Amino acid sequence: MSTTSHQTPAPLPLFRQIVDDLKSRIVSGDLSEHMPLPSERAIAELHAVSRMTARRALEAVEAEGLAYSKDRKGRFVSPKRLDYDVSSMSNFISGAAARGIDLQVEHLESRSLPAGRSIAEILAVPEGTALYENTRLFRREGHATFLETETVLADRCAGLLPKTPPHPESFLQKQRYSPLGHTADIVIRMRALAPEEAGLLGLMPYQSGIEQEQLVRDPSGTAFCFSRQIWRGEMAQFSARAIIKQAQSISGGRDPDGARGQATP
Amino acid sequence: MSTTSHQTPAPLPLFRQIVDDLKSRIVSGDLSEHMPLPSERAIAELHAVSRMTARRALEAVEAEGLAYSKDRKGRFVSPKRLDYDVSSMSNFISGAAARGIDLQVEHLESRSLPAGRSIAEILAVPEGTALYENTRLFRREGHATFLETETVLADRCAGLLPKTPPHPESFLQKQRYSPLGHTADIVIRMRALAPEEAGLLGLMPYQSGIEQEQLVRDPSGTAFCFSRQIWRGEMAQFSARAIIKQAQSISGGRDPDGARGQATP
DNA sequence: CTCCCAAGTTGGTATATACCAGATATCCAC
DNA sequence: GTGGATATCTGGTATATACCAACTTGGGAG
Repeated sequence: MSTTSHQTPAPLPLFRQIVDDLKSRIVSGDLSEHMPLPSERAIAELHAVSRMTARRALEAVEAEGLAYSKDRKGRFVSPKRLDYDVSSMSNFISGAAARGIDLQVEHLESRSLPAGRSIAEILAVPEGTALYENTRLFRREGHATFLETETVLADRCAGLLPKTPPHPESFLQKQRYSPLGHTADIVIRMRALAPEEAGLLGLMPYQSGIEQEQLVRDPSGTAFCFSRQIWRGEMAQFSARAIIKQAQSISGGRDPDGARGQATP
Repeated sequence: MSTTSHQTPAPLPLFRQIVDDLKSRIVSGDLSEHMPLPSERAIAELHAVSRMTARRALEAVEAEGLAYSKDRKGRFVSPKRLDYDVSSMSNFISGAAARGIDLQVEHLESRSLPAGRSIAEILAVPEGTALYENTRLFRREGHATFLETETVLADRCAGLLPKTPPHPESFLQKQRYSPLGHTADIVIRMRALAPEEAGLLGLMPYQSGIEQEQLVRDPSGTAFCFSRQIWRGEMAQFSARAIIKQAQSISGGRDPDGARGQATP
Protein backbone atom coordinates (compact mmCIF):
# COMPACT_ATOMS: atom_id res chain seq x y z
CA MET A 1 0.00 0.00 0.00
CA SER A 2 2.22 2.72 -1.23
CA THR A 3 -0.60 5.22 -1.06
CA THR A 4 -1.90 4.22 2.35
CA SER A 5 -5.36 5.43 3.23
CA HIS A 6 -4.46 6.50 6.78
CA GLN A 7 -1.65 8.67 8.14
CA THR A 8 1.73 8.88 6.51
CA PRO A 9 3.76 5.89 7.70
CA ALA A 10 6.65 8.34 8.16
CA PRO A 11 9.38 5.95 7.10
CA LEU A 12 12.51 6.10 9.19
CA PRO A 13 15.42 7.79 7.41
CA LEU A 14 17.78 5.33 5.81
CA PHE A 15 20.61 6.06 8.17
CA ARG A 16 18.38 5.47 11.17
CA GLN A 17 17.33 2.12 9.80
CA ILE A 18 20.99 1.21 9.56
CA VAL A 19 21.59 2.49 13.08
CA ASP A 20 18.79 0.34 14.41
CA ASP A 21 20.14 -2.66 12.54
CA LEU A 22 23.59 -2.18 14.00
CA LYS A 23 22.22 -1.57 17.48
CA SER A 24 20.17 -4.74 17.40
CA ARG A 25 23.18 -6.70 16.25
CA ILE A 26 25.17 -5.31 19.16
CA VAL A 27 22.59 -5.84 21.88
CA SER A 28 21.79 -9.32 20.59
CA GLY A 29 25.41 -10.24 20.99
CA ASP A 30 25.87 -10.95 17.33
CA LEU A 31 28.59 -8.36 17.56
CA SER A 32 30.36 -8.61 20.90
CA GLU A 33 32.80 -6.40 22.75
CA HIS A 34 35.72 -5.09 20.75
CA MET A 35 34.60 -6.88 17.60
CA PRO A 36 34.85 -4.78 14.47
CA LEU A 37 31.72 -3.28 12.99
CA PRO A 38 31.30 -3.43 9.24
CA SER A 39 33.28 -0.72 7.53
CA GLU A 40 31.66 2.32 5.98
CA ARG A 41 32.12 0.92 2.50
CA ALA A 42 30.81 -2.49 3.49
CA ILE A 43 27.65 -0.99 4.97
CA ALA A 44 27.19 1.20 1.93
CA GLU A 45 27.25 -1.86 -0.27
CA LEU A 46 25.19 -4.08 2.04
CA HIS A 47 22.39 -1.57 2.50
CA ALA A 48 22.77 -0.13 -0.97
CA VAL A 49 23.35 3.41 0.23
CA SER A 50 26.09 5.90 -0.36
CA ARG A 51 29.16 5.82 1.80
CA MET A 52 28.20 9.12 3.43
CA THR A 53 24.91 7.67 4.58
CA ALA A 54 26.66 4.62 5.96
CA ARG A 55 29.05 6.94 7.69
CA ARG A 56 26.25 8.92 9.31
CA ALA A 57 24.81 5.72 10.71
CA LEU A 58 28.16 4.60 12.11
CA GLU A 59 28.79 8.00 13.62
CA ALA A 60 25.41 7.89 15.31
CA VAL A 61 26.19 4.50 16.81
CA GLU A 62 29.49 5.92 17.95
CA ALA A 63 27.86 9.01 19.45
CA GLU A 64 25.65 6.75 21.50
CA GLY A 65 28.70 5.07 22.95
CA LEU A 66 27.86 1.69 21.50
CA ALA A 67 30.99 1.73 19.40
CA TYR A 68 34.31 3.45 19.28
CA SER A 69 36.56 4.10 16.35
CA LYS A 70 40.26 3.71 15.90
CA ASP A 71 41.54 6.14 13.38
CA ARG A 72 41.87 4.47 9.99
CA LYS A 73 41.54 1.04 11.54
CA GLY A 74 37.85 0.58 11.95
CA ARG A 75 34.98 0.82 14.41
CA PHE A 76 34.53 -1.58 17.27
CA VAL A 77 31.88 -2.53 19.78
CA SER A 78 32.27 -0.71 23.08
CA PRO A 79 32.77 -2.73 26.26
CA LYS A 80 30.16 -2.74 28.97
CA ARG A 81 29.67 -0.01 31.48
CA LEU A 82 31.44 0.05 34.80
CA ASP A 83 29.93 1.17 38.08
CA TYR A 84 31.84 3.78 40.03
CA ASP A 85 30.54 4.01 43.56
CA VAL A 86 31.81 7.37 44.71
CA SER A 87 30.74 6.65 48.27
CA SER A 88 33.14 3.77 48.54
CA MET A 89 35.84 5.14 46.36
CA SER A 90 38.26 4.75 49.23
CA ASN A 91 39.60 1.96 47.16
CA PHE A 92 38.32 2.36 43.69
CA ILE A 93 41.36 0.81 42.11
CA SER A 94 41.90 -2.12 44.41
CA GLY A 95 38.15 -2.37 44.87
CA ALA A 96 37.82 -2.72 41.15
CA ALA A 97 40.47 -5.41 41.20
CA ALA A 98 38.53 -7.26 43.90
CA ARG A 99 35.48 -7.26 41.68
CA GLY A 100 37.46 -8.83 38.91
CA ILE A 101 37.79 -5.62 36.97
CA ASP A 102 41.08 -5.35 35.19
CA LEU A 103 42.19 -1.75 35.58
CA GLN A 104 45.59 -0.54 34.48
CA VAL A 105 47.16 2.80 35.28
CA GLU A 106 49.48 4.56 32.91
CA HIS A 107 51.38 7.47 34.32
CA LEU A 108 51.57 10.35 31.95
CA GLU A 109 53.10 13.05 34.09
CA SER A 110 54.21 13.77 37.62
CA ARG A 111 55.41 17.15 38.66
CA SER A 112 55.80 19.61 41.49
CA LEU A 113 54.42 23.05 41.08
CA PRO A 114 53.34 26.09 43.08
CA ALA A 115 49.62 26.63 43.41
CA GLY A 116 48.10 28.93 40.84
CA ARG A 117 45.14 31.15 41.47
CA SER A 118 42.30 28.80 40.78
CA ILE A 119 43.69 25.69 42.44
CA ALA A 120 44.74 27.73 45.48
CA GLU A 121 41.18 28.89 45.83
CA ILE A 122 39.83 25.39 45.47
CA LEU A 123 42.17 23.93 48.09
CA ALA A 124 41.89 27.04 50.29
CA VAL A 125 45.65 27.53 50.51
CA PRO A 126 47.80 30.55 49.68
CA GLU A 127 48.93 30.98 46.12
CA GLY A 128 52.34 29.47 45.63
CA THR A 129 51.81 26.57 48.05
CA ALA A 130 53.83 23.55 46.95
CA LEU A 131 51.74 20.96 45.14
CA TYR A 132 52.25 17.62 43.48
CA GLU A 133 50.32 16.92 40.34
CA ASN A 134 49.86 13.56 38.73
CA THR A 135 48.23 12.81 35.43
CA ARG A 136 47.21 9.25 34.74
CA LEU A 137 45.37 7.35 32.09
CA PHE A 138 43.25 4.44 33.25
CA ARG A 139 42.53 1.53 31.00
CA ARG A 140 40.12 -1.31 31.47
CA GLU A 141 41.21 -4.46 29.73
CA GLY A 142 43.53 -2.33 27.69
CA HIS A 143 40.74 0.05 26.70
CA ALA A 144 41.19 3.71 27.57
CA THR A 145 38.53 4.62 30.11
CA PHE A 146 39.35 7.83 31.90
CA LEU A 147 42.00 10.43 32.44
CA GLU A 148 42.80 11.82 35.87
CA THR A 149 44.69 14.85 37.04
CA GLU A 150 45.24 14.75 40.76
CA THR A 151 46.63 17.66 42.71
CA VAL A 152 47.73 17.21 46.33
CA LEU A 153 49.31 19.38 48.94
CA ALA A 154 53.00 18.53 48.87
CA ASP A 155 53.40 18.53 52.65
CA ARG A 156 50.76 15.84 52.91
CA CYS A 157 52.73 13.31 51.00
CA ALA A 158 56.33 14.36 51.46
CA GLY A 159 58.60 11.54 50.49
CA LEU A 160 55.81 9.57 48.94
CA LEU A 161 56.35 11.11 45.55
CA PRO A 162 59.98 10.55 44.63
CA LYS A 163 61.02 12.63 41.68
CA THR A 164 62.94 10.14 39.65
CA PRO A 165 60.74 7.09 39.36
CA PRO A 166 57.27 8.49 39.85
CA HIS A 167 55.45 5.84 41.76
CA PRO A 168 52.68 7.59 43.60
CA GLU A 169 50.52 4.51 43.86
CA SER A 170 51.93 4.07 47.32
CA PHE A 171 50.45 7.43 48.12
CA LEU A 172 47.20 6.47 46.54
CA GLN A 173 46.92 3.41 48.68
CA LYS A 174 48.31 4.71 51.93
CA GLN A 175 47.27 8.27 52.27
CA ARG A 176 44.40 9.24 50.09
CA TYR A 177 42.56 6.01 50.51
CA SER A 178 43.15 5.56 54.18
CA PRO A 179 40.44 3.87 56.23
CA LEU A 180 39.55 7.19 57.84
CA GLY A 181 36.16 8.64 57.09
CA HIS A 182 37.06 11.30 54.59
CA THR A 183 34.56 13.47 52.86
CA ALA A 184 34.62 14.68 49.31
CA ASP A 185 32.82 17.40 47.43
CA ILE A 186 31.95 15.94 44.10
CA VAL A 187 30.80 17.53 40.88
CA ILE A 188 29.77 15.56 37.84
CA ARG A 189 28.99 17.10 34.51
CA MET A 190 28.92 16.24 30.85
CA ARG A 191 31.22 18.23 28.65
CA ALA A 192 33.05 18.09 25.37
CA LEU A 193 36.54 16.66 25.39
CA ALA A 194 39.46 18.88 24.64
CA PRO A 195 41.44 17.72 21.59
CA GLU A 196 44.34 16.34 23.59
CA GLU A 197 41.98 14.55 25.97
CA ALA A 198 40.13 13.08 23.03
CA GLY A 199 43.40 11.89 21.59
CA LEU A 200 44.46 10.15 24.77
CA LEU A 201 41.07 8.53 25.21
CA GLY A 202 40.96 7.48 21.58
CA LEU A 203 37.98 9.62 20.66
CA MET A 204 37.26 12.15 17.99
CA PRO A 205 37.20 15.83 18.92
CA TYR A 206 33.84 17.31 19.85
CA GLN A 207 32.58 14.15 21.48
CA SER A 208 31.26 14.46 24.99
CA GLY A 209 32.41 12.76 28.13
CA ILE A 210 31.76 12.93 31.84
CA GLU A 211 33.91 15.06 34.05
CA GLN A 212 34.12 14.27 37.71
CA GLU A 213 35.79 16.58 40.18
CA GLN A 214 36.55 15.56 43.72
CA LEU A 215 37.74 17.80 46.50
CA VAL A 216 38.88 15.38 49.20
CA ARG A 217 39.01 16.47 52.84
CA ASP A 218 40.64 14.80 55.77
CA PRO A 219 38.60 14.08 58.92
CA SER A 220 39.23 17.59 60.19
CA GLY A 221 37.56 19.02 57.12
CA THR A 222 40.72 20.34 55.53
CA ALA A 223 40.94 19.86 51.79
CA PHE A 224 44.18 18.20 50.76
CA CYS A 225 43.51 16.68 47.36
CA PHE A 226 41.71 17.80 44.26
CA SER A 227 41.25 15.47 41.37
CA ARG A 228 39.59 15.95 38.04
CA GLN A 229 38.69 12.99 35.92
CA ILE A 230 37.40 12.93 32.39
CA TRP A 231 35.64 9.72 31.45
CA ARG A 232 34.50 8.25 28.22
CA GLY A 233 30.83 8.74 28.89
CA GLU A 234 29.72 5.29 27.90
CA MET A 235 32.29 3.59 30.07
CA ALA A 236 30.89 4.23 33.50
CA GLN A 237 28.07 5.27 35.71
CA PHE A 238 28.45 6.99 39.03
CA SER A 239 26.56 5.93 42.09
CA ALA A 240 26.40 7.39 45.57
CA ARG A 241 24.30 7.47 48.67
CA ALA A 242 23.33 10.97 49.59
CA ILE A 243 22.02 12.38 52.83
CA ILE A 244 19.38 14.82 51.83
CA LYS A 245 19.37 18.01 53.77
CA GLN A 246 17.38 21.19 53.69
CA ALA A 247 18.58 23.62 51.08
CA GLN A 248 19.21 26.23 53.76
CA SER A 249 21.48 24.02 55.79
CA ILE A 250 23.71 23.46 52.82
CA SER A 251 23.79 27.00 51.61
CA GLY A 252 24.81 28.00 55.11
CA GLY A 253 27.64 25.51 55.05
CA ARG A 254 31.08 26.03 53.65
CA ASP A 255 31.76 26.25 49.94
CA PRO A 256 28.17 26.65 48.89
CA ASP A 257 29.18 26.87 45.27
CA GLY A 258 30.63 23.59 44.20
CA ALA A 259 30.61 24.81 40.65
CA ARG A 260 34.12 26.05 40.39
CA GLY A 261 34.88 24.95 36.89
CA GLN A 262 31.62 26.52 35.81
CA ALA A 263 32.33 24.80 32.53
CA THR A 264 31.41 27.80 30.56
CA PRO A 265 31.66 27.06 26.87
CA MET B 1 58.77 19.08 4.65
CA SER B 2 58.19 20.10 1.13
CA THR B 3 57.78 23.79 1.77
CA THR B 4 58.33 24.30 5.46
CA SER B 5 61.67 23.65 7.01
CA HIS B 6 60.33 22.32 10.33
CA GLN B 7 57.54 19.87 11.09
CA THR B 8 54.32 19.89 9.15
CA PRO B 9 52.09 22.57 10.64
CA ALA B 10 49.23 20.08 10.38
CA PRO B 11 46.58 22.59 9.41
CA LEU B 12 43.29 22.16 11.23
CA PRO B 13 40.51 20.73 9.06
CA LEU B 14 38.27 23.38 7.61
CA PHE B 15 35.27 22.38 9.66
CA ARG B 16 37.30 22.59 12.86
CA GLN B 17 38.42 26.08 11.99
CA ILE B 18 34.79 27.02 11.62
CA VAL B 19 33.96 25.32 14.90
CA ASP B 20 36.67 27.28 16.66
CA ASP B 21 35.44 30.48 15.11
CA LEU B 22 31.88 29.83 16.26
CA LYS B 23 33.03 28.80 19.72
CA SER B 24 35.07 31.93 20.17
CA ARG B 25 32.14 34.04 19.08
CA ILE B 26 29.98 32.31 21.66
CA VAL B 27 32.39 32.51 24.58
CA SER B 28 33.24 36.10 23.77
CA GLY B 29 29.59 36.97 24.07
CA ASP B 30 29.35 38.14 20.48
CA LEU B 31 26.64 35.53 20.24
CA SER B 32 24.67 35.37 23.45
CA GLU B 33 22.13 32.95 24.87
CA HIS B 34 19.35 31.91 22.55
CA MET B 35 20.67 34.07 19.73
CA PRO B 36 20.62 32.40 16.33
CA LEU B 37 23.85 31.09 14.88
CA PRO B 38 24.54 31.68 11.21
CA SER B 39 22.68 29.24 9.02
CA GLU B 40 24.42 26.40 7.23
CA ARG B 41 24.19 28.21 3.94
CA ALA B 42 25.40 31.47 5.41
CA ILE B 43 28.46 29.80 6.91
CA ALA B 44 29.13 27.99 3.67
CA GLU B 45 29.21 31.30 1.85
CA LEU B 46 31.10 33.21 4.54
CA HIS B 47 33.86 30.64 4.87
CA ALA B 48 33.73 29.66 1.22
CA VAL B 49 33.10 26.00 1.93
CA SER B 50 30.40 23.61 0.86
CA ARG B 51 27.20 23.44 2.83
CA MET B 52 28.06 19.94 4.09
CA THR B 53 31.25 21.24 5.63
CA ALA B 54 29.40 24.11 7.27
CA ARG B 55 26.92 21.60 8.54
CA ARG B 56 29.59 19.42 10.08
CA ALA B 57 30.91 22.41 11.95
CA LEU B 58 27.49 23.38 13.25
CA GLU B 59 26.76 19.83 14.29
CA ALA B 60 30.03 19.70 16.20
CA VAL B 61 29.13 22.89 18.06
CA GLU B 62 25.78 21.35 18.80
CA ALA B 63 27.31 18.09 20.00
CA GLU B 64 29.39 20.07 22.45
CA GLY B 65 26.25 21.54 23.90
CA LEU B 66 27.16 25.07 22.95
CA ALA B 67 24.18 25.31 20.67
CA TYR B 68 20.87 23.64 20.10
CA SER B 69 18.83 23.38 16.98
CA LYS B 70 15.18 23.86 16.32
CA ASP B 71 14.06 21.83 13.39
CA ARG B 72 13.91 23.94 10.26
CA LYS B 73 14.16 27.13 12.27
CA GLY B 74 17.82 27.44 12.96
CA ARG B 75 20.51 26.86 15.55
CA PHE B 76 20.76 28.89 18.74
CA VAL B 77 23.24 29.49 21.52
CA SER B 78 22.66 27.26 24.54
CA PRO B 79 21.98 28.87 27.90
CA LYS B 80 24.41 28.53 30.75
CA ARG B 81 24.77 25.52 32.93
CA LEU B 82 22.81 25.03 36.13
CA ASP B 83 24.12 23.47 39.30
CA TYR B 84 22.11 20.65 40.80
CA ASP B 85 23.21 19.94 44.34
CA VAL B 86 21.88 16.46 44.95
CA SER B 87 22.75 16.69 48.65
CA SER B 88 20.33 19.55 49.15
CA MET B 89 17.78 18.48 46.64
CA SER B 90 15.18 18.53 49.39
CA ASN B 91 13.97 21.58 47.65
CA PHE B 92 15.43 21.61 44.22
CA ILE B 93 12.49 23.36 42.68
CA SER B 94 11.81 25.98 45.30
CA GLY B 95 15.53 26.17 45.98
CA ALA B 96 16.06 26.98 42.37
CA ALA B 97 13.41 29.65 42.63
CA ALA B 98 15.18 31.11 45.63
CA ARG B 99 18.35 31.39 43.59
CA GLY B 100 16.50 33.30 40.95
CA ILE B 101 16.31 30.36 38.58
CA ASP B 102 13.14 30.35 36.62
CA LEU B 103 12.02 26.75 36.48
CA GLN B 104 8.68 25.71 35.02
CA VAL B 105 7.09 22.32 35.30
CA GLU B 106 4.92 20.88 32.60
CA HIS B 107 2.95 17.81 33.51
CA LEU B 108 2.93 15.25 30.80
CA GLU B 109 1.26 12.34 32.49
CA SER B 110 -0.05 11.17 35.85
CA ARG B 111 -1.31 7.68 36.38
CA SER B 112 -1.86 4.91 38.86
CA LEU B 113 -0.44 1.54 38.08
CA PRO B 114 0.52 -1.73 39.75
CA ALA B 115 4.22 -2.34 40.21
CA GLY B 116 5.89 -4.31 37.46
CA ARG B 117 8.80 -6.61 37.97
CA SER B 118 11.68 -4.20 37.74
CA ILE B 119 10.19 -1.31 39.70
CA ALA B 120 8.97 -3.73 42.39
CA GLU B 121 12.50 -4.94 42.78
CA ILE B 122 13.88 -1.45 42.97
CA LEU B 123 11.39 -0.32 45.62
CA ALA B 124 11.54 -3.68 47.40
CA VAL B 125 7.78 -4.16 47.35
CA PRO B 126 5.69 -7.04 46.01
CA GLU B 127 4.75 -7.00 42.37
CA GLY B 128 1.38 -5.42 41.88
CA THR B 129 1.76 -2.88 44.67
CA ALA B 130 -0.18 0.27 43.87
CA LEU B 131 1.99 3.07 42.52
CA TYR B 132 1.59 6.59 41.28
CA GLU B 133 3.68 7.67 38.37
CA ASN B 134 4.23 11.23 37.21
CA THR B 135 6.04 12.38 34.13
CA ARG B 136 7.10 15.98 33.96
CA LEU B 137 9.10 18.19 31.68
CA PHE B 138 11.13 20.93 33.32
CA ARG B 139 11.97 24.10 31.49
CA ARG B 140 14.33 26.84 32.45
CA GLU B 141 13.35 30.17 31.07
CA GLY B 142 11.16 28.34 28.65
CA HIS B 143 14.01 26.12 27.51
CA ALA B 144 13.53 22.35 27.91
CA THR B 145 16.03 21.11 30.47
CA PHE B 146 15.11 17.71 31.79
CA LEU B 147 12.43 15.09 31.83
CA GLU B 148 11.43 13.28 35.00
CA THR B 149 9.48 10.13 35.67
CA GLU B 150 8.72 9.76 39.35
CA THR B 151 7.23 6.62 40.83
CA VAL B 152 5.93 6.60 44.40
CA LEU B 153 4.19 4.13 46.62
CA ALA B 154 0.51 5.00 46.46
CA ASP B 155 -0.10 4.52 50.18
CA ARG B 156 2.53 7.12 50.96
CA CYS B 157 0.66 9.89 49.30
CA ALA B 158 -2.96 8.82 49.39
CA GLY B 159 -5.17 11.77 48.64
CA LEU B 160 -2.28 13.87 47.50
CA LEU B 161 -2.63 12.78 43.92
CA PRO B 162 -6.22 13.44 42.88
CA LYS B 163 -7.08 11.81 39.61
CA THR B 164 -8.88 14.58 37.83
CA PRO B 165 -6.66 17.63 38.10
CA PRO B 166 -3.22 16.13 38.62
CA HIS B 167 -1.56 18.50 40.99
CA PRO B 168 1.17 16.49 42.65
CA GLU B 169 3.28 19.51 43.45
CA SER B 170 1.66 19.50 46.85
CA PHE B 171 3.10 16.06 47.30
CA LEU B 172 6.45 17.20 46.05
CA GLN B 173 6.58 19.98 48.59
CA LYS B 174 4.99 18.29 51.56
CA GLN B 175 5.98 14.70 51.55
CA ARG B 176 8.97 13.96 49.41
CA TYR B 177 10.81 17.09 50.36
CA SER B 178 10.02 17.07 54.03
CA PRO B 179 12.63 18.48 56.40
CA LEU B 180 13.46 14.97 57.62
CA GLY B 181 16.87 13.61 56.87
CA HIS B 182 16.11 11.29 54.01
CA THR B 183 18.71 9.34 52.13
CA ALA B 184 18.84 8.61 48.46
CA ASP B 185 20.75 6.15 46.33
CA ILE B 186 21.81 8.05 43.28
CA VAL B 187 23.14 6.88 39.96
CA ILE B 188 24.34 9.24 37.26
CA ARG B 189 25.32 8.14 33.81
CA MET B 190 25.61 9.46 30.30
CA ARG B 191 23.45 7.79 27.73
CA ALA B 192 21.83 8.36 24.38
CA LEU B 193 18.35 9.81 24.38
CA ALA B 194 15.48 7.71 23.16
CA PRO B 195 13.70 9.25 20.17
CA GLU B 196 10.67 10.37 22.15
CA GLU B 197 12.86 11.84 24.88
CA ALA B 198 14.89 13.66 22.28
CA GLY B 199 11.70 15.03 20.81
CA LEU B 200 10.44 16.36 24.13
CA LEU B 201 13.80 17.90 24.96
CA GLY B 202 14.15 19.39 21.52
CA LEU B 203 17.17 17.38 20.51
CA MET B 204 18.07 15.20 17.59
CA PRO B 205 18.06 11.44 18.05
CA TYR B 206 21.36 9.85 18.99
CA GLN B 207 22.50 12.76 21.07
CA SER B 208 23.63 12.00 24.59
CA GLY B 209 22.28 13.28 27.84
CA ILE B 210 22.71 12.64 31.53
CA GLU B 211 20.42 10.24 33.31
CA GLN B 212 19.99 10.55 37.04
CA GLU B 213 18.19 7.94 39.09
CA GLN B 214 17.22 8.51 42.69
CA LEU B 215 15.88 5.93 45.09
CA VAL B 216 14.60 7.97 48.00
CA ARG B 217 14.27 6.41 51.45
CA ASP B 218 12.46 7.69 54.49
CA PRO B 219 14.32 8.00 57.81
CA SER B 220 13.62 4.34 58.57
CA GLY B 221 15.47 3.33 55.44
CA THR B 222 12.40 2.23 53.52
CA ALA B 223 12.39 3.21 49.87
CA PHE B 224 9.22 5.02 48.87
CA CYS B 225 10.08 6.96 45.75
CA PHE B 226 12.05 6.23 42.63
CA SER B 227 12.69 8.92 40.09
CA ARG B 228 14.54 8.88 36.83
CA GLN B 229 15.54 12.08 35.15
CA ILE B 230 17.05 12.58 31.75
CA TRP B 231 18.84 15.88 31.32
CA ARG B 232 20.17 17.75 28.38
CA GLY B 233 23.79 17.16 29.20
CA GLU B 234 24.97 20.70 28.73
CA MET B 235 22.25 22.13 30.95
CA ALA B 236 23.45 21.04 34.36
CA GLN B 237 26.12 19.71 36.57
CA PHE B 238 25.56 17.57 39.62
CA SER B 239 27.26 18.20 42.90
CA ALA B 240 27.24 16.32 46.16
CA ARG B 241 29.14 15.81 49.34
CA ALA B 242 30.08 12.22 49.87
CA ILE B 243 31.20 10.38 52.95
CA ILE B 244 33.93 8.09 51.80
CA LYS B 245 33.88 4.67 53.33
CA GLN B 246 35.93 1.56 52.93
CA ALA B 247 34.91 -0.52 49.98
CA GLN B 248 34.21 -3.46 52.28
CA SER B 249 31.79 -1.55 54.46
CA ILE B 250 29.73 -0.64 51.43
CA SER B 251 29.77 -4.01 49.79
CA GLY B 252 28.60 -5.45 53.09
CA GLY B 253 25.79 -2.93 53.28
CA ARG B 254 22.40 -3.20 51.68
CA ASP B 255 21.92 -2.94 47.96
CA PRO B 256 25.54 -3.28 47.02
CA ASP B 257 24.71 -3.00 43.38
CA GLY B 258 23.28 0.38 42.67
CA ALA B 259 23.54 -0.41 38.99
CA ARG B 260 20.05 -1.59 38.35
CA GLY B 261 19.52 0.01 35.01
CA GLN B 262 22.82 -1.46 33.92
CA ALA B 263 22.26 0.57 30.81
CA THR B 264 23.39 -2.12 28.53
CA PRO B 265 23.69 -0.78 25.02
C1' DC C 1 64.69 -15.97 7.54
C1' DT C 2 64.13 -11.05 7.85
C1' DC C 3 63.29 -6.64 6.10
C1' DC C 4 61.15 -3.44 3.20
C1' DC C 5 58.14 -1.90 -0.28
C1' DA C 6 53.76 -1.94 -2.57
C1' DA C 7 48.97 -2.86 -2.73
C1' DG C 8 44.76 -2.71 -0.55
C1' DT C 9 42.20 -1.67 3.47
C1' DT C 10 40.28 1.77 6.67
C1' DG C 11 38.40 6.19 8.27
C1' DG C 12 38.84 11.58 7.60
C1' DT C 13 37.96 15.47 4.88
C1' DA C 14 35.77 18.00 1.34
C1' DT C 15 32.90 19.28 -2.74
C1' DA C 16 28.75 19.71 -5.59
C1' DT C 17 24.25 18.59 -6.09
C1' DA C 18 19.44 17.45 -5.30
C1' DC C 19 15.08 17.14 -3.18
C1' DC C 20 11.94 17.34 0.91
C1' DA C 21 9.28 19.55 4.57
C1' DG C 22 8.51 22.80 8.13
C1' DA C 23 8.58 27.76 9.29
C1' DT C 24 8.20 32.53 7.90
C1' DA C 25 7.53 36.46 5.38
C1' DT C 26 5.41 38.75 1.56
C1' DC C 27 2.18 40.24 -1.33
C1' DC C 28 -1.94 40.23 -3.75
C1' DA C 29 -6.93 39.57 -4.06
C1' DC C 30 -10.96 40.16 -1.72
C1' DG D 1 -7.89 44.82 7.16
C1' DT D 2 -8.11 39.90 6.52
C1' DG D 3 -7.15 35.55 4.13
C1' DG D 4 -4.77 32.72 1.50
C1' DA D 5 -1.44 31.52 -2.07
C1' DT D 6 3.40 31.95 -2.88
C1' DA D 7 8.26 32.68 -2.57
C1' DT D 8 11.96 32.06 0.33
C1' DC D 9 14.09 31.01 4.42
C1' DT D 10 15.56 26.97 7.49
C1' DG D 11 17.48 22.27 8.55
C1' DG D 12 17.11 17.03 7.19
C1' DT D 13 18.22 13.50 4.07
C1' DA D 14 20.69 11.40 0.40
C1' DT D 15 23.91 10.54 -3.59
C1' DA D 16 28.25 10.48 -6.18
C1' DT D 17 32.79 11.57 -6.21
C1' DA D 18 37.51 12.64 -4.96
C1' DC D 19 41.69 12.69 -2.51
C1' DC D 20 44.47 11.98 1.73
C1' DA D 21 46.76 9.54 5.52
C1' DA D 22 47.21 5.80 8.52
C1' DC D 23 47.22 1.12 9.00
C1' DT D 24 47.43 -4.04 7.44
C1' DT D 25 48.86 -7.50 4.58
C1' DG D 26 51.43 -9.92 1.40
C1' DG D 27 55.06 -10.70 -1.50
C1' DG D 28 59.52 -10.20 -3.10
C1' DA D 29 64.46 -8.94 -2.55
C1' DG D 30 68.27 -9.49 0.15
